[in-house]
Amino acid sequence: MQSSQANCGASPFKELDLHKIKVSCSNCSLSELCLPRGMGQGALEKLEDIVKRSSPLQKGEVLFRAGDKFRGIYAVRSGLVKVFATADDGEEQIIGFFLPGEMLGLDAIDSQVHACNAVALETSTYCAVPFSELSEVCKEIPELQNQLFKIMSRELSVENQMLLTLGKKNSEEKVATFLLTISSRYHQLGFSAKEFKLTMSRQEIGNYLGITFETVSRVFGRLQRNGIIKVNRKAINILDMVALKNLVSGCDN
Amino acid sequence: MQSSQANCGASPFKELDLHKIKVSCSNCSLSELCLPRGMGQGALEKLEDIVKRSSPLQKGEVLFRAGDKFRGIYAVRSGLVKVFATADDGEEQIIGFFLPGEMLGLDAIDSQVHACNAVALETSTYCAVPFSELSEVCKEIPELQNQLFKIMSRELSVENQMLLTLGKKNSEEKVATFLLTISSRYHQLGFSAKEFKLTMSRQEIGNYLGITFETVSRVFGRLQRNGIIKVNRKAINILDMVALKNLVSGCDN
DNA sequence: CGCGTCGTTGAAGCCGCTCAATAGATGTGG
DNA sequence: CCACATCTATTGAGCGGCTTCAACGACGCG
Repeated sequence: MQSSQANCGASPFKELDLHKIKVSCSNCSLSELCLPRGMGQGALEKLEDIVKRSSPLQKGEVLFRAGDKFRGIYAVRSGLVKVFATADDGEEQIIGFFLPGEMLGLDAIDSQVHACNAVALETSTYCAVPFSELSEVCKEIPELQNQLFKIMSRELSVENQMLLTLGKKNSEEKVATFLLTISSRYHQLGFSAKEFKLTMSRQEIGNYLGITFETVSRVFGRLQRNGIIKVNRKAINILDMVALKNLVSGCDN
Repeated sequence: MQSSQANCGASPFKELDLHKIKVSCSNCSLSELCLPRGMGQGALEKLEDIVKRSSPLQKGEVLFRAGDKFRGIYAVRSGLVKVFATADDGEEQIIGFFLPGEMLGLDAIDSQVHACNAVALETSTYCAVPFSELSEVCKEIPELQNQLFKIMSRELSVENQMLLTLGKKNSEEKVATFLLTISSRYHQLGFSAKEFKLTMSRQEIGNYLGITFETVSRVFGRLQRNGIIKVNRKAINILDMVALKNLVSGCDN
């Protein structure tokens, strides 16, 4: 666990952080994936007024903790963030890994308290959007309101898929599904769909998929022996995309 | 499977249904759980103008199917609705059971196509809210917009909990968690938290929890032998609520 | 270089699955 | 009202996939 060094002093909601330089959603390469999608220039400027950009987070630093008061939602700008719940016994269950352009913290809008923790898995930056202000701007800008509905809706779809994966698939199908999902999301960001680096550890992959890290390791080994992927520590190379997709029987997309 | 008889002719989005009698959210006993929560009288009337009430659905009849174009979201008024995804092999994965006051279909807002099926498990009624119109009304009524954000957020929280349950718990903990969740939701509706009827079959409970129906049956038997619950077919009686809660180690609420 | 972390691999055990038989509940038609 | 068919639930026996426990190897960092 990296919780010892992890301090939440970086939260741009609390101390007014230094980055008062105007956030520019307009120039952001992620604008078509993120909150600004589908908004006109005038609307964008109102959004930019309330969005706060974070200073870089180091590996292990937290965006928010379970129990923290909900202040707003977050968009990953760069890096990788994991979100996890902590059970009574202290064990964690990873809810998701968040790549650039993806939003987190949405589940706390209702309760106004974060039930999960968010931690950077590598050096990362993010934008923070105070929810009370966002809610106000949504009243003025219908496109923004609709985009937020869509983002939450998509997150629900993703979790539905994950319920299917956890409930119906065996370890091999789980790992294959995981690789395909990561591949597709990297691809959407303009990276290679076949070669990428898994920042998260085997432990974290297994935790996310509801299996042990030994099993993850064994499945990786088997897939490699079958010529479907090539694994070198964190580096993954998908050699036979078709075969990988065929492994995933229970996926309906 | 009940798919043979199940026909979707009842959809109040398609044929203008007979129920042109004004929907009265104001008088609805569920208004404090449902969409109207926190809205003033004037706002309520605008909402009532667009909500359509369904005629009763019989057991096995569908609200919507995977592949259907998304028209709007649904609120259960009475009865019980199950939502499930269908995998390639035809096997279903139940995503959730929806009680009165709970909303479904939210995951299709983004894609505009339903990825899941919704079927009544007993005689049920519901309200349908065309989304394009709802979205318009949200612009005028900020409380409604916020309530919709909250409802989607709560759904995300529920699914996060479910990910934890599926990923970390053994069969006994899963069943105990399931009973406690159902109990709590019935209680919130004004029913007994200790005695209730499980409308869904063992098969469906198992499917939802990622275990077989035989295992569900065995766990029920074990809990009964331990004096924690009393089971008589579909009727459940929680004899020792504290013991039941103690079984659920990994739940953080 | 030595230490700690992470990943791989092996061996044994267990939880939940599969297969199967039975009983109870429900529905139907004569 | 009963005989029969069907579906659901319960219970048992054996098996298998994943976990657990353990040892070892590979990096990376001081």
